[in-house]
Amino acid sequence: MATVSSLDPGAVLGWFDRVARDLPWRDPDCTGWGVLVSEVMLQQTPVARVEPIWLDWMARWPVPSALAAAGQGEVLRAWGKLGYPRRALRLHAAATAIAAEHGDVVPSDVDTLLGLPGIGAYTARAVAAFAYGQRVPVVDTNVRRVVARAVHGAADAGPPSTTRDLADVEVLLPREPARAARYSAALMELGAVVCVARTPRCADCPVYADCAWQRAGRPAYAGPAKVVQKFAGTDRQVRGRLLDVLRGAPGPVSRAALDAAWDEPGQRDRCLHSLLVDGLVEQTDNGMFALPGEG
DNA sequence: AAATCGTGGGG
DNA sequence: TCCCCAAGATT
Repeated sequence: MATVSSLDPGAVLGWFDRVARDLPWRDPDCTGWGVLVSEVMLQQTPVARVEPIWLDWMARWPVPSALAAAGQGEVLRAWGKLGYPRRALRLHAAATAIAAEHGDVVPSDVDTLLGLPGIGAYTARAVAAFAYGQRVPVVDTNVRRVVARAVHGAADAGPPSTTRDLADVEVLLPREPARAARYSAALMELGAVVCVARTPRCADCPVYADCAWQRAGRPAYAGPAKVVQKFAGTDRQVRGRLLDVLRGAPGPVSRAALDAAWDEPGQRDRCLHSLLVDGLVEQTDNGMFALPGEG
């Protein structure tokens, strides 16, 4: 009758019931807004760094309209050093749209969510599933890796393809929506704490016996080489330095203060310009520089 | 569609 | 030390 895949829901969910981390956004009483904020913060940022900031945000801005009423600079300061600060501005813009166009309630429909700034294929489905219990595939880097190993017998996932990735997981989902949503959370947890990228803890895996990668003798990764993201010396580092100066100051700072953040003038100027273009920095009337809205 | 965009912890 | 990597989105 029921097809038993190498990622059997019974085994995965049973494991999840026992060991799931007690994260605040997993509280059954957590609102759709709380889930959305957590998902955006968790884009490329580890749980341990997100948790304290998320708690702060929920206490300060418990509904979308509350965040929408805050200034951009205030929001960027509260974002702190989570990284990729454009996410903070997009979340602020999403909150504004939700307050104005959706009655201050986070939409539950995937396509509507996809129309909000900063919400893509993963985040839209994560909100639909985790906040509203919908039966939609939720595919992040963890799920891609777990499926690559357990189902396809590969050491790691190849290049992402939204269409293929969603289809891969769709066929695994239990029929009942709430169970499907919890299954997605469990797959993510499995990838996050057991089936990790570098050194998987296979001895702790609930589907070890069924894992296609194990059965194939743990072949090495055969896909195309992954792009290594440099950081030291890149514009990303310089932009971070510049923004850090502005976050560390109570108000507008002089050009000289920003110049001290990086010694190569050409790169420094290029990065400052890009920050202005991105709306992460503004120039005041008297030639100072400030976080947006704080000049 | 490949490149870009922060930051910090751990192997 | 250095390098990998972490609940992606956007252009």
